[in-house]
Amino acid sequence: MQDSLSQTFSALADPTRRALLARLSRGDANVSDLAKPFMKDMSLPAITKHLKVLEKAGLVTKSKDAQWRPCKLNGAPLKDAVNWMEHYRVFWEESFDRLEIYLKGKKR
Amino acid sequence: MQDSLSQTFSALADPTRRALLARLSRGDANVSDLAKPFMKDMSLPAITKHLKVLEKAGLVTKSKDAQWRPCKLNGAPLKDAVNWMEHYRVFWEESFDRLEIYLKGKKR
DNA sequence: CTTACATTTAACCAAACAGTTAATTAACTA
DNA sequence: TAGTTAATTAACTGTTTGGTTAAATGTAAG
Repeated sequence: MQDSLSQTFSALADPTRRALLARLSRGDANVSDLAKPFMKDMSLPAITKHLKVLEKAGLVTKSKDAQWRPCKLNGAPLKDAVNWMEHYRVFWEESFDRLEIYLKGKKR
Repeated sequence: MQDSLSQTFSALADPTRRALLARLSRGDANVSDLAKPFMKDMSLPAITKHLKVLEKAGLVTKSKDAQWRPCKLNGAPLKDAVNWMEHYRVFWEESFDRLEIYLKGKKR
């Protein structure tokens, strides 16, 4: 079993799964709706598996409506991931020189 | 070959690699310095491999100083990752009710 | 009760991943 | 030149990942 940050990042490390999240960000959808744009490229069970990864990471929740399984995006795990990354903001946001100054300031 | 966002996320999806980045955020270090805290748990070649993953993702750059390989953190790829996640901020930041309202507003 | 639809599970496979130990390369030092 | 240190490469292994096809499950509709 992985720590939850690792689970979140590895769930995001796949373009199909990111596309599923993007789709869900525009509204809830059941499995076959989610699968539709990918059916040229992969089978339905493949999508089921990707959704399971997203569910285990807590990024998607499924409910029941007759034979359908409406899926919902849950952003909470992304908050932790972004919080982790924010510690590194200085390493991309500041210019090189300002970064140098910042680091030298920290050492004192 | 993967897209760069997938590469970034999968590089981050490992606690050892995140710890290496955390160490580098406190200053440059060569390979054996970086490895030291992990030597109880894994071998030096394992660290070399983790560093290679981070290098391929563009998160770390190595230079040469005699037999040492000083490593430096490069935050740039994190910027793209955070930018991607920012699209989902509304899904963790707003309360459930406000999120509902927001989504209903978008549909019109 | 049978059929159709939505989804999942099972069984399998190839490729990638994360580690190992042993050997190798490269540079400094005595 | 011989020995030491830093790091990488090679070869191997077990596990995980991402996909497949075929079968099974569960629900609704005739």
